[in-house]
Amino acid sequence: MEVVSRCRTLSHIKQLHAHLLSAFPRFLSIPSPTRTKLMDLYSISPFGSLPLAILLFDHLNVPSIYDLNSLLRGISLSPHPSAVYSYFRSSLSSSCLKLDALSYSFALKSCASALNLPLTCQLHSHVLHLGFYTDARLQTTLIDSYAKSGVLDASRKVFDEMVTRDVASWNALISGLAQGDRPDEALRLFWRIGKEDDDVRANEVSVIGALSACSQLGAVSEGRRIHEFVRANHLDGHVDVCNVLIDMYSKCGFVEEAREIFDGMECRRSVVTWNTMMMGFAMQGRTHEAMELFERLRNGVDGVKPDKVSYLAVLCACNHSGLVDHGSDFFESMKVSGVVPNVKHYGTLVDLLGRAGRIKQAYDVIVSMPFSPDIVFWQSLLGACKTYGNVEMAEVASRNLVELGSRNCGDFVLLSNIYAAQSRWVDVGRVREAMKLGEVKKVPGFSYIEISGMIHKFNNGDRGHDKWNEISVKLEEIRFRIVDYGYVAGTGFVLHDIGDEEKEDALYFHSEKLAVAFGLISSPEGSTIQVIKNLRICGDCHTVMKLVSKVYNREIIVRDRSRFHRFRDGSCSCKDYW
DNA sequence: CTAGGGTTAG
Repeated sequence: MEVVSRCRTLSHIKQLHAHLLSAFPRFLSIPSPTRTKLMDLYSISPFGSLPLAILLFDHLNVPSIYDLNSLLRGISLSPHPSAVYSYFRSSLSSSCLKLDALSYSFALKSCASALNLPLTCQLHSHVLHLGFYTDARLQTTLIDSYAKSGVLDASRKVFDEMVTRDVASWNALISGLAQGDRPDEALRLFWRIGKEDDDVRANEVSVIGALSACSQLGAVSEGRRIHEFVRANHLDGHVDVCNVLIDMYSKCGFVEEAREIFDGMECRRSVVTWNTMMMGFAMQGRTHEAMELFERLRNGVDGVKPDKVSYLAVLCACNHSGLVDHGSDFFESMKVSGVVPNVKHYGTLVDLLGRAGRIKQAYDVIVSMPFSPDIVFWQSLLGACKTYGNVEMAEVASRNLVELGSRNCGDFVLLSNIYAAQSRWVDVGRVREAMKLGEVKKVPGFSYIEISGMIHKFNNGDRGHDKWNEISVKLEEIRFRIVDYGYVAGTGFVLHDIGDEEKEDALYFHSEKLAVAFGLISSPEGSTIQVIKNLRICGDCHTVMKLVSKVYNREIIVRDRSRFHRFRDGSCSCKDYW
Protein backbone atom coordinates (compact mmCIF):
# COMPACT_ATOMS: atom_id res chain seq x y z
CA MET A 1 0.00 0.00 0.00
CA GLU A 2 2.86 2.30 0.69
CA VAL A 3 4.19 1.80 -2.81
CA VAL A 4 0.77 2.59 -4.20
CA SER A 5 0.58 6.00 -2.59
CA ARG A 6 3.96 6.90 -4.08
CA CYS A 7 2.77 6.44 -7.68
CA ARG A 8 3.06 9.82 -9.35
CA THR A 9 3.10 9.10 -13.07
CA LEU A 10 1.24 6.84 -15.40
CA SER A 11 4.30 4.65 -15.95
CA HIS A 12 4.61 4.22 -12.18
CA ILE A 13 1.05 3.02 -12.09
CA LYS A 14 1.63 0.66 -15.00
CA GLN A 15 4.78 -0.69 -13.35
CA LEU A 16 2.83 -1.33 -10.22
CA HIS A 17 0.09 -3.01 -12.22
CA ALA A 18 2.63 -5.31 -13.91
CA HIS A 19 4.23 -6.06 -10.59
CA LEU A 20 0.89 -7.03 -9.07
CA LEU A 21 0.10 -9.23 -12.06
CA SER A 22 3.35 -11.09 -11.57
CA ALA A 23 2.39 -11.86 -7.98
CA PHE A 24 -1.21 -12.77 -8.69
CA PRO A 25 -2.48 -14.84 -11.62
CA ARG A 26 -5.23 -12.43 -12.67
CA PHE A 27 -6.41 -8.91 -12.01
CA LEU A 28 -9.46 -10.32 -10.25
CA SER A 29 -7.39 -12.24 -7.75
CA ILE A 30 -5.55 -9.18 -6.46
CA PRO A 31 -6.78 -8.67 -2.89
CA SER A 32 -9.44 -6.02 -2.63
CA PRO A 33 -7.94 -2.94 -0.95
CA THR A 34 -4.92 -3.04 -3.25
CA ARG A 35 -7.00 -3.72 -6.34
CA THR A 36 -9.34 -0.85 -5.54
CA LYS A 37 -6.42 1.45 -4.93
CA LEU A 38 -4.96 0.56 -8.31
CA MET A 39 -8.26 1.35 -9.97
CA ASP A 40 -8.40 4.56 -8.07
CA LEU A 41 -4.99 5.55 -9.41
CA TYR A 42 -6.02 4.88 -12.99
CA SER A 43 -9.29 6.61 -12.42
CA ILE A 44 -8.03 9.90 -11.02
CA SER A 45 -4.62 10.20 -12.64
CA PRO A 46 -4.40 13.28 -14.84
CA PHE A 47 -2.91 11.28 -17.71
CA GLY A 48 -6.14 10.18 -19.34
CA SER A 49 -6.21 6.65 -17.98
CA LEU A 50 -9.82 6.86 -16.91
CA PRO A 51 -10.96 4.60 -19.80
CA LEU A 52 -8.62 1.94 -18.45
CA ALA A 53 -10.23 2.23 -15.02
CA ILE A 54 -13.65 1.88 -16.60
CA LEU A 55 -12.46 -1.19 -18.49
CA LEU A 56 -11.15 -2.77 -15.30
CA PHE A 57 -14.36 -1.95 -13.46
CA ASP A 58 -16.56 -3.50 -16.15
CA HIS A 59 -14.35 -6.57 -15.89
CA LEU A 60 -15.12 -7.15 -12.23
CA ASN A 61 -17.61 -9.91 -11.44
CA VAL A 62 -18.56 -8.55 -8.06
CA PRO A 63 -17.50 -4.93 -7.80
CA SER A 64 -17.49 -3.56 -4.29
CA ILE A 65 -18.82 -0.17 -3.29
CA TYR A 66 -15.20 0.92 -2.97
CA ASP A 67 -14.57 0.01 -6.60
CA LEU A 68 -17.64 1.89 -7.70
CA ASN A 69 -16.82 4.96 -5.68
CA SER A 70 -13.29 5.17 -6.97
CA LEU A 71 -14.68 5.02 -10.49
CA LEU A 72 -17.30 7.67 -9.75
CA ARG A 73 -14.61 9.86 -8.26
CA GLY A 74 -12.53 9.59 -11.42
CA ILE A 75 -15.48 10.38 -13.68
CA SER A 76 -16.52 13.34 -11.55
CA LEU A 77 -13.03 14.80 -12.02
CA SER A 78 -13.01 14.13 -15.77
CA PRO A 79 -14.19 16.52 -18.50
CA HIS A 80 -17.51 14.64 -18.68
CA PRO A 81 -18.63 14.39 -15.08
CA SER A 82 -22.26 13.85 -16.01
CA ALA A 83 -21.35 10.28 -17.01
CA VAL A 84 -21.27 9.61 -13.26
CA TYR A 85 -24.99 9.35 -13.25
CA SER A 86 -25.27 6.45 -15.68
CA TYR A 87 -23.04 4.30 -13.45
CA PHE A 88 -24.88 5.59 -10.42
CA ARG A 89 -28.26 4.70 -11.89
CA SER A 90 -27.31 1.18 -12.92
CA SER A 91 -25.94 0.56 -9.44
CA LEU A 92 -29.20 1.79 -7.90
CA SER A 93 -31.01 -1.20 -9.37
CA SER A 94 -28.27 -3.68 -8.59
CA SER A 95 -28.85 -5.73 -5.47
CA CYS A 96 -25.25 -6.51 -4.58
CA LEU A 97 -24.13 -2.89 -4.44
CA LYS A 98 -25.36 -0.63 -1.70
CA LEU A 99 -24.73 3.01 -2.56
CA ASP A 100 -23.38 5.03 0.32
CA ALA A 101 -23.04 8.69 1.23
CA LEU A 102 -19.91 8.94 -0.86
CA SER A 103 -21.63 7.68 -4.01
CA TYR A 104 -24.34 10.27 -3.50
CA SER A 105 -21.72 12.92 -3.06
CA PHE A 106 -20.25 12.16 -6.50
CA ALA A 107 -23.68 11.95 -8.09
CA LEU A 108 -24.59 15.35 -6.67
CA LYS A 109 -21.36 16.81 -7.94
CA SER A 110 -22.17 15.64 -11.43
CA CYS A 111 -25.66 17.15 -11.14
CA ALA A 112 -24.09 20.47 -10.33
CA SER A 113 -21.84 20.44 -13.36
CA ALA A 114 -24.75 19.42 -15.57
CA LEU A 115 -26.90 22.13 -13.93
CA ASN A 116 -29.56 19.50 -13.38
CA LEU A 117 -31.63 20.99 -10.60
CA PRO A 118 -34.53 18.48 -10.58
CA LEU A 119 -32.05 15.65 -10.19
CA THR A 120 -30.27 17.48 -7.40
CA CYS A 121 -33.57 17.78 -5.52
CA GLN A 122 -34.38 14.14 -6.13
CA LEU A 123 -31.00 13.00 -4.86
CA HIS A 124 -31.40 15.29 -1.87
CA SER A 125 -34.63 13.53 -0.91
CA HIS A 126 -32.99 10.10 -1.37
CA VAL A 127 -30.23 11.27 0.94
CA LEU A 128 -32.80 12.25 3.56
CA HIS A 129 -34.60 8.90 3.27
CA LEU A 130 -31.43 6.89 3.47
CA GLY A 131 -30.26 8.70 6.58
CA PHE A 132 -27.08 10.07 4.99
CA TYR A 133 -28.09 13.63 5.66
CA THR A 134 -26.00 13.97 8.79
CA ASP A 135 -22.81 13.44 6.79
CA ALA A 136 -21.10 16.85 6.86
CA ARG A 137 -19.20 16.36 3.61
CA LEU A 138 -22.33 15.28 1.82
CA GLN A 139 -24.12 18.36 3.10
CA THR A 140 -21.28 20.51 1.85
CA THR A 141 -21.67 18.92 -1.56
CA LEU A 142 -25.38 19.73 -1.41
CA ILE A 143 -24.63 23.37 -0.58
CA ASP A 144 -22.28 23.51 -3.53
CA SER A 145 -24.66 21.76 -5.94
CA TYR A 146 -27.55 24.05 -5.10
CA ALA A 147 -25.30 27.09 -5.37
CA LYS A 148 -24.02 26.03 -8.79
CA SER A 149 -27.60 25.52 -9.95
CA GLY A 150 -28.38 29.05 -8.82
CA VAL A 151 -30.61 28.16 -5.88
CA LEU A 152 -28.68 29.90 -3.15
CA ASP A 153 -31.57 29.89 -0.72
CA ALA A 154 -31.53 26.11 -0.77
CA SER A 155 -27.78 26.19 -0.09
CA ARG A 156 -28.39 28.48 2.85
CA LYS A 157 -31.08 26.20 4.18
CA VAL A 158 -28.79 23.16 4.14
CA PHE A 159 -26.07 25.27 5.75
CA ASP A 160 -28.40 26.42 8.52
CA GLU A 161 -29.56 22.87 9.16
CA MET A 162 -26.05 21.54 9.63
CA VAL A 163 -25.17 20.49 13.14
CA THR A 164 -21.44 20.37 12.70
CA ARG A 165 -19.90 22.65 10.13
CA ASP A 166 -16.27 22.82 9.16
CA VAL A 167 -14.35 25.31 7.01
CA ALA A 168 -15.36 23.66 3.78
CA SER A 169 -19.05 24.08 4.61
CA TRP A 170 -18.51 27.77 5.22
CA ASN A 171 -16.41 28.06 2.11
CA ALA A 172 -18.97 26.33 -0.08
CA LEU A 173 -21.60 28.89 0.87
CA ILE A 174 -19.24 31.87 0.72
CA SER A 175 -18.03 30.95 -2.75
CA GLY A 176 -21.58 30.19 -3.85
CA LEU A 177 -22.75 33.63 -2.74
CA ALA A 178 -19.74 35.35 -4.27
CA GLN A 179 -20.23 33.63 -7.61
CA GLY A 180 -23.99 33.97 -7.47
CA ASP A 181 -24.01 37.75 -7.50
CA ARG A 182 -24.59 38.10 -3.76
CA PRO A 183 -21.16 39.35 -2.72
CA ASP A 184 -22.38 41.37 0.26
CA GLU A 185 -23.81 38.25 1.87
CA ALA A 186 -20.60 36.38 1.13
CA LEU A 187 -18.64 39.00 3.05
CA ARG A 188 -20.97 38.97 6.01
CA LEU A 189 -20.62 35.20 6.17
CA PHE A 190 -16.84 35.40 5.93
CA TRP A 191 -16.60 37.52 9.06
CA ARG A 192 -18.85 35.12 10.89
CA ILE A 193 -16.36 32.24 10.46
CA GLY A 194 -15.03 31.15 13.80
CA LYS A 195 -17.57 33.19 15.74
CA GLU A 196 -20.18 30.48 16.16
CA ASP A 197 -18.61 27.14 15.27
CA ASP A 198 -15.71 26.33 17.53
CA ASP A 199 -12.41 25.24 16.02
CA VAL A 200 -13.31 26.58 12.61
CA ARG A 201 -10.81 29.01 11.18
CA ALA A 202 -10.90 30.73 7.83
CA ASN A 203 -8.33 29.29 5.44
CA GLU A 204 -7.02 30.24 1.99
CA VAL A 205 -10.18 29.14 0.22
CA SER A 206 -12.30 31.31 2.51
CA VAL A 207 -10.25 34.42 1.77
CA ILE A 208 -10.31 33.68 -1.96
CA GLY A 209 -14.10 33.68 -1.86
CA ALA A 210 -14.27 36.79 0.29
CA LEU A 211 -11.76 38.71 -1.81
CA SER A 212 -13.54 37.87 -5.02
CA ALA A 213 -16.68 39.30 -3.40
CA CYS A 214 -14.72 42.50 -2.71
CA SER A 215 -13.61 42.77 -6.34
CA GLN A 216 -17.20 42.55 -7.46
CA LEU A 217 -18.30 45.26 -5.09
CA GLY A 218 -15.17 47.31 -5.64
CA ALA A 219 -14.90 47.36 -1.89
CA VAL A 220 -11.26 48.28 -1.24
CA SER A 221 -11.59 48.99 2.43
CA GLU A 222 -13.16 45.63 2.99
CA GLY A 223 -10.48 44.12 0.77
CA ARG A 224 -7.75 45.76 2.82
CA ARG A 225 -9.27 44.39 5.99
CA ILE A 226 -9.15 40.91 4.49
CA HIS A 227 -5.61 41.53 3.29
CA GLU A 228 -4.69 42.30 6.90
CA PHE A 229 -6.35 39.07 7.92
CA VAL A 230 -4.33 37.24 5.26
CA ARG A 231 -1.06 38.62 6.64
CA ALA A 232 -2.01 37.97 10.26
CA ASN A 233 -2.86 34.37 9.47
CA HIS A 234 0.13 33.75 7.19
CA LEU A 235 -2.02 32.94 4.22
CA ASP A 236 0.04 35.13 1.88
CA GLY A 237 2.31 32.24 0.96
CA HIS A 238 -0.38 30.80 -1.31
CA VAL A 239 -0.13 31.74 -4.99
CA ASP A 240 -3.87 31.67 -5.38
CA VAL A 241 -4.41 34.02 -2.48
CA CYS A 242 -1.91 36.44 -4.01
CA ASN A 243 -3.64 36.16 -7.36
CA VAL A 244 -6.96 37.11 -5.87
CA LEU A 245 -5.37 39.98 -3.95
CA ILE A 246 -3.90 41.30 -7.20
CA ASP A 247 -7.28 40.97 -8.85
CA MET A 248 -9.06 42.67 -5.98
CA TYR A 249 -6.75 45.70 -5.91
CA SER A 250 -6.87 46.03 -9.70
CA LYS A 251 -10.63 45.80 -9.89
CA CYS A 252 -10.97 48.38 -7.14
CA GLY A 253 -8.75 50.73 -9.13
CA PHE A 254 -5.53 50.36 -7.14
CA VAL A 255 -3.13 48.79 -9.63
CA GLU A 256 -0.15 50.16 -7.78
CA GLU A 257 -0.98 48.05 -4.78
CA ALA A 258 -1.66 45.09 -7.05
CA ARG A 259 1.80 45.59 -8.53
CA GLU A 260 3.38 45.67 -5.07
CA ILE A 261 1.90 42.30 -4.31
CA PHE A 262 2.97 40.98 -7.70
CA ASP A 263 6.55 42.14 -7.17
CA GLY A 264 6.78 41.08 -3.55
CA MET A 265 5.45 37.55 -3.88
CA GLU A 266 7.47 34.97 -2.01
CA CYS A 267 5.86 32.02 -3.70
CA ARG A 268 6.25 31.25 -7.38
CA ARG A 269 3.98 33.12 -9.76
CA SER A 270 1.67 31.07 -11.92
CA VAL A 271 0.22 31.95 -15.34
CA VAL A 272 -2.87 33.13 -13.53
CA THR A 273 -0.72 35.58 -11.55
CA TRP A 274 0.70 37.06 -14.73
CA ASN A 275 -2.66 37.15 -16.47
CA THR A 276 -4.38 38.81 -13.53
CA MET A 277 -1.70 41.48 -13.36
CA MET A 278 -1.85 42.13 -17.10
CA MET A 279 -5.63 42.41 -16.96
CA GLY A 280 -5.24 44.87 -14.13
CA PHE A 281 -3.03 47.12 -16.24
CA ALA A 282 -5.27 46.65 -19.25
CA MET A 283 -8.33 47.79 -17.30
CA GLN A 284 -6.57 51.01 -16.36
CA GLY A 285 -5.38 51.67 -19.88
CA ARG A 286 -1.76 51.13 -18.82
CA THR A 287 -1.02 49.32 -22.02
CA HIS A 288 2.73 49.65 -21.82
CA GLU A 289 3.02 47.88 -18.52
CA ALA A 290 0.70 45.12 -19.71
CA MET A 291 2.73 44.59 -22.89
CA GLU A 292 5.98 44.61 -20.95
CA LEU A 293 4.71 41.87 -18.68
CA PHE A 294 3.56 39.95 -21.72
CA GLU A 295 7.03 40.08 -23.27
CA ARG A 296 8.57 38.85 -20.05
CA LEU A 297 6.05 36.04 -19.95
CA ARG A 298 6.82 35.16 -23.56
CA ASN A 299 10.48 34.85 -22.62
CA GLY A 300 9.54 32.17 -20.15
CA VAL A 301 9.96 33.81 -16.73
CA ASP A 302 8.83 31.82 -13.72
CA GLY A 303 8.83 28.77 -15.95
CA VAL A 304 5.42 29.55 -17.37
CA LYS A 305 4.25 30.32 -20.89
CA PRO A 306 1.50 32.62 -22.13
CA ASP A 307 -1.86 30.86 -22.45
CA LYS A 308 -5.13 31.96 -24.04
CA VAL A 309 -5.96 34.32 -21.19
CA SER A 310 -2.54 35.98 -21.50
CA TYR A 311 -3.25 36.75 -25.15
CA LEU A 312 -6.69 38.00 -24.25
CA ALA A 313 -5.19 40.32 -21.64
CA VAL A 314 -2.72 41.83 -24.05
CA LEU A 315 -5.47 42.25 -26.65
CA CYS A 316 -7.63 44.04 -24.07
CA ALA A 317 -4.70 46.31 -23.27
CA CYS A 318 -4.36 47.23 -26.95
CA ASN A 319 -8.10 47.73 -27.21
CA HIS A 320 -8.15 50.13 -24.33
CA SER A 321 -5.63 52.48 -25.84
CA GLY A 322 -6.67 52.01 -29.43
CA LEU A 323 -3.50 50.24 -30.59
CA VAL A 324 -5.15 48.49 -33.54
CA ASP A 325 -2.02 47.35 -35.29
CA HIS A 326 -0.37 46.02 -32.17
CA GLY A 327 -3.58 44.21 -31.34
CA SER A 328 -3.84 42.63 -34.77
CA ASP A 329 -0.20 41.55 -34.53
CA PHE A 330 -0.79 39.87 -31.18
CA PHE A 331 -3.84 38.15 -32.62
CA GLU A 332 -1.78 36.74 -35.48
CA SER A 333 1.15 35.74 -33.29
CA MET A 334 -1.24 33.91 -31.01
CA LYS A 335 -2.32 31.69 -33.89
CA VAL A 336 1.31 31.07 -34.83
CA SER A 337 2.19 30.00 -31.30
CA GLY A 338 -0.56 27.41 -31.37
CA VAL A 339 -3.08 29.12 -29.10
CA VAL A 340 -6.48 28.77 -30.74
CA PRO A 341 -8.46 32.02 -30.56
CA ASN A 342 -11.88 31.69 -28.90
CA VAL A 343 -15.00 33.89 -28.78
CA LYS A 344 -13.42 36.33 -26.38
CA HIS A 345 -10.34 36.84 -28.52
CA TYR A 346 -12.48 37.49 -31.57
CA GLY A 347 -14.77 39.67 -29.48
CA THR A 348 -11.87 41.86 -28.42
CA LEU A 349 -10.48 42.06 -31.96
CA VAL A 350 -13.85 43.12 -33.35
CA ASP A 351 -14.26 45.71 -30.62
CA LEU A 352 -10.75 47.01 -31.24
CA LEU A 353 -11.31 47.39 -34.99
CA GLY A 354 -14.73 48.96 -34.44
CA ARG A 355 -13.52 51.55 -31.94
CA ALA A 356 -10.75 52.49 -34.32
CA GLY A 357 -13.35 53.16 -36.99
CA ARG A 358 -12.48 50.14 -39.13
CA ILE A 359 -16.09 49.09 -39.17
CA LYS A 360 -16.05 47.19 -42.43
CA GLN A 361 -13.00 45.24 -41.30
CA ALA A 362 -14.70 44.44 -37.98
CA TYR A 363 -17.74 43.21 -39.88
CA ASP A 364 -15.56 41.02 -42.12
CA VAL A 365 -14.01 39.40 -39.05
CA ILE A 366 -17.47 38.69 -37.62
CA VAL A 367 -18.74 36.96 -40.74
CA SER A 368 -15.57 34.98 -41.42
CA MET A 369 -14.95 33.66 -37.90
CA PRO A 370 -14.95 29.90 -37.41
CA PHE A 371 -18.10 30.14 -35.27
CA SER A 372 -21.32 32.09 -35.35
CA PRO A 373 -21.37 35.49 -33.64
CA ASP A 374 -23.34 35.98 -30.46
CA ILE A 375 -25.10 39.12 -29.21
CA VAL A 376 -21.92 40.72 -27.86
CA PHE A 377 -20.34 40.98 -31.33
CA TRP A 378 -23.28 42.90 -32.75
CA GLN A 379 -23.53 45.13 -29.68
CA SER A 380 -19.90 46.00 -30.04
CA LEU A 381 -20.31 46.74 -33.74
CA LEU A 382 -23.41 48.81 -33.03
CA GLY A 383 -21.47 50.86 -30.48
CA ALA A 384 -18.79 51.56 -33.09
CA CYS A 385 -21.49 52.59 -35.56
CA LYS A 386 -22.81 55.08 -33.02
CA THR A 387 -19.36 56.59 -32.56
CA TYR A 388 -18.73 56.91 -36.28
CA GLY A 389 -22.30 57.56 -37.41
CA ASN A 390 -22.46 54.55 -39.70
CA VAL A 391 -26.18 54.05 -40.24
CA GLU A 392 -26.00 51.24 -42.80
CA MET A 393 -23.89 48.96 -40.63
CA ALA A 394 -25.93 49.91 -37.57
CA GLU A 395 -29.00 48.56 -39.31
CA VAL A 396 -27.20 45.31 -40.13
CA ALA A 397 -26.08 44.96 -36.53
CA SER A 398 -29.56 45.72 -35.18
CA ARG A 399 -31.18 43.23 -37.49
CA ASN A 400 -28.83 40.55 -36.21
CA LEU A 401 -29.50 41.57 -32.62
CA VAL A 402 -33.23 41.20 -33.14
CA GLU A 403 -32.73 37.85 -34.84
CA LEU A 404 -30.67 36.65 -31.88
CA GLY A 405 -33.51 37.68 -29.60
CA SER A 406 -31.87 40.58 -27.83
CA ARG A 407 -34.25 42.18 -25.39
CA ASN A 408 -31.74 44.69 -24.15
CA CYS A 409 -33.12 48.22 -24.29
CA GLY A 410 -29.61 49.58 -24.78
CA ASP A 411 -29.39 48.05 -28.23
CA PHE A 412 -32.56 49.83 -29.31
CA VAL A 413 -31.60 53.11 -27.69
CA LEU A 414 -28.28 53.03 -29.51
CA LEU A 415 -29.95 52.58 -32.90
CA SER A 416 -32.46 55.28 -32.05
CA ASN A 417 -29.63 57.65 -31.13
CA ILE A 418 -27.81 56.88 -34.36
CA TYR A 419 -30.91 57.93 -36.31
CA ALA A 420 -31.38 60.94 -34.04
CA ALA A 421 -27.85 62.10 -34.75
CA GLN A 422 -28.78 62.20 -38.45
CA SER A 423 -32.12 63.88 -37.69
CA ARG A 424 -33.99 60.86 -39.05
CA TRP A 425 -36.91 61.35 -36.68
CA VAL A 426 -39.29 59.00 -38.49
CA ASP A 427 -36.82 56.18 -37.94
CA VAL A 428 -36.36 57.22 -34.31
CA GLY A 429 -40.11 56.94 -33.80
CA ARG A 430 -40.15 53.55 -35.52
CA VAL A 431 -37.47 52.17 -33.17
CA ARG A 432 -39.24 53.51 -30.09
CA GLU A 433 -42.50 51.94 -31.30
CA ALA A 434 -40.72 48.63 -31.78
CA MET A 435 -39.38 48.86 -28.24
CA LYS A 436 -42.89 49.24 -26.85
CA LEU A 437 -44.24 46.35 -28.91
CA GLY A 438 -41.29 44.03 -28.43
CA GLU A 439 -41.42 43.69 -24.64
CA VAL A 440 -37.95 45.13 -24.38
CA LYS A 441 -36.46 44.48 -21.01
CA LYS A 442 -35.72 47.64 -19.11
CA VAL A 443 -32.37 47.17 -17.46
CA PRO A 444 -32.58 47.88 -13.76
CA GLY A 445 -29.72 50.34 -13.49
CA PHE A 446 -27.66 50.49 -10.35
CA SER A 447 -24.24 51.50 -9.25
CA TYR A 448 -22.04 51.22 -6.24
CA ILE A 449 -20.03 54.05 -4.80
CA GLU A 450 -17.47 53.92 -2.04
CA ILE A 451 -17.21 56.90 0.27
CA SER A 452 -14.87 56.81 3.23
CA GLY A 453 -14.93 53.08 3.48
CA MET A 454 -18.66 52.63 3.09
CA ILE A 455 -20.28 51.07 0.06
CA HIS A 456 -23.56 52.59 -1.09
CA LYS A 457 -25.81 51.07 -3.68
CA PHE A 458 -27.93 53.26 -5.90
CA ASN A 459 -30.87 51.93 -7.81
CA ASN A 460 -32.35 53.39 -10.91
CA GLY A 461 -34.18 56.61 -10.03
CA ASP A 462 -33.82 55.93 -6.34
CA ARG A 463 -35.98 58.64 -4.82
CA GLY A 464 -36.31 56.61 -1.67
CA HIS A 465 -32.69 57.20 -0.68
CA ASP A 466 -32.43 58.69 2.81
CA LYS A 467 -30.33 61.54 1.50
CA TRP A 468 -32.71 62.14 -1.38
CA ASN A 469 -33.42 65.77 -0.55
CA GLU A 470 -29.78 66.72 -0.40
CA ILE A 471 -29.03 64.72 -3.53
CA SER A 472 -31.75 66.39 -5.57
CA VAL A 473 -30.60 69.83 -4.47
CA LYS A 474 -27.07 68.90 -5.48
CA LEU A 475 -28.25 67.62 -8.86
CA GLU A 476 -29.95 70.94 -9.53
CA GLU A 477 -26.78 72.74 -8.59
CA ILE A 478 -24.67 70.54 -10.89
CA ARG A 479 -27.10 71.18 -13.69
CA PHE A 480 -26.90 74.94 -13.32
CA ARG A 481 -23.17 75.01 -12.93
CA ILE A 482 -22.45 72.92 -15.99
CA VAL A 483 -24.99 74.84 -18.05
CA ASP A 484 -23.22 78.03 -16.98
CA TYR A 485 -20.10 76.38 -18.18
CA GLY A 486 -21.52 76.31 -21.67
CA TYR A 487 -22.81 72.75 -21.84
CA VAL A 488 -26.05 72.35 -23.74
CA ALA A 489 -27.96 69.29 -22.63
CA GLY A 490 -28.35 66.82 -25.44
CA THR A 491 -31.18 64.43 -26.18
CA GLY A 492 -32.60 62.91 -23.07
CA PHE A 493 -29.97 64.12 -20.73
CA VAL A 494 -31.73 66.30 -18.23
CA LEU A 495 -30.08 66.11 -14.89
CA HIS A 496 -33.13 66.59 -12.74
CA ASP A 497 -35.13 64.11 -14.74
CA ILE A 498 -34.43 61.14 -12.54
CA GLY A 499 -37.05 58.46 -12.64
CA ASP A 500 -38.59 59.66 -15.87
CA GLU A 501 -39.13 56.39 -17.64
CA GLU A 502 -40.40 58.12 -20.75
CA LYS A 503 -36.90 59.13 -21.67
CA GLU A 504 -35.03 56.00 -22.58
CA ASP A 505 -31.66 57.67 -22.30
CA ALA A 506 -32.39 58.54 -18.72
CA LEU A 507 -32.50 54.80 -18.00
CA TYR A 508 -28.75 54.68 -18.19
CA PHE A 509 -27.87 57.81 -16.39
CA HIS A 510 -29.83 57.76 -13.16
CA SER A 511 -27.51 55.81 -11.02
CA GLU A 512 -24.38 57.59 -12.21
CA LYS A 513 -25.98 60.97 -11.61
CA LEU A 514 -27.11 59.94 -8.17
CA ALA A 515 -23.75 58.51 -7.30
CA VAL A 516 -21.83 61.57 -8.42
CA ALA A 517 -24.20 63.91 -6.61
CA PHE A 518 -23.97 61.80 -3.51
CA GLY A 519 -20.19 61.75 -3.78
CA LEU A 520 -20.11 65.50 -4.00
CA ILE A 521 -22.15 65.99 -0.87
CA SER A 522 -20.57 63.23 1.20
CA SER A 523 -16.86 63.32 0.53
CA PRO A 524 -14.46 66.08 1.51
CA GLU A 525 -13.58 68.63 -1.13
CA GLY A 526 -10.68 67.71 -3.35
CA SER A 527 -11.00 63.99 -2.72
CA THR A 528 -11.60 61.40 -5.38
CA ILE A 529 -15.07 60.09 -6.03
CA GLN A 530 -14.96 56.41 -6.78
CA VAL A 531 -17.99 55.04 -8.57
CA ILE A 532 -17.76 51.34 -8.93
CA LYS A 533 -19.63 48.86 -11.04
CA ASN A 534 -21.66 51.15 -13.19
CA LEU A 535 -24.21 50.18 -15.69
CA ARG A 536 -22.71 51.91 -18.68
CA ILE A 537 -20.73 55.00 -19.45
CA CYS A 538 -21.80 56.54 -22.69
CA GLY A 539 -22.52 59.66 -24.66
CA ASP A 540 -23.83 62.53 -22.59
CA CYS A 541 -22.95 60.81 -19.36
CA HIS A 542 -19.32 60.86 -20.39
CA THR A 543 -19.53 64.56 -21.25
CA VAL A 544 -21.17 65.46 -17.98
CA MET A 545 -18.63 63.51 -15.95
CA LYS A 546 -15.84 65.40 -17.66
CA LEU A 547 -17.51 68.72 -16.90
CA VAL A 548 -18.22 67.83 -13.30
CA SER A 549 -14.57 66.88 -12.81
CA LYS A 550 -13.53 70.29 -14.12
CA VAL A 551 -16.21 72.46 -12.54
CA TYR A 552 -15.88 70.85 -9.11
CA ASN A 553 -12.17 70.18 -9.44
CA ARG A 554 -12.61 66.57 -8.41
CA GLU A 555 -11.30 63.33 -9.78
CA ILE A 556 -14.03 60.84 -10.61
CA ILE A 557 -13.14 57.23 -11.21
CA VAL A 558 -15.76 55.02 -12.74
CA ARG A 559 -15.49 51.36 -13.42
CA ASP A 560 -17.61 50.28 -16.33
CA ARG A 561 -17.32 46.51 -16.63
CA SER A 562 -13.67 45.89 -17.41
CA ARG A 563 -12.63 49.48 -17.97
CA PHE A 564 -11.74 52.31 -15.71
CA HIS A 565 -12.59 55.82 -16.73
CA ARG A 566 -10.62 58.43 -14.88
CA PHE A 567 -12.18 61.88 -15.24
CA ARG A 568 -9.85 64.67 -14.30
CA ASP A 569 -9.79 68.36 -15.08
CA GLY A 570 -12.27 68.02 -17.90
CA SER A 571 -10.73 65.04 -19.66
CA CYS A 572 -10.92 61.29 -19.48
CA SER A 573 -8.30 58.58 -19.58
CA CYS A 574 -10.42 56.69 -22.16
CA LYS A 575 -9.69 58.87 -25.16
CA ASP A 576 -10.66 56.38 -27.78
CA TYR A 577 -14.11 55.98 -26.37
CA TRP A 578 -16.49 58.72 -27.28
C1' DC B 1 -9.77 2.57 2.06
C1' DT B 2 -11.83 6.35 -0.47
C1' DA B 3 -14.92 12.35 -0.25
C1' DG B 4 -16.71 18.32 0.25
C1' DG B 5 -14.90 24.37 -0.60
C1' DG B 6 -10.99 28.16 -4.89
C1' DT B 7 -8.50 32.84 -8.43
C1' DT B 8 -7.55 35.32 -14.29
C1' DA B 9 -11.73 36.12 -19.52
C1' DG B 10 -15.31 40.33 -24.83
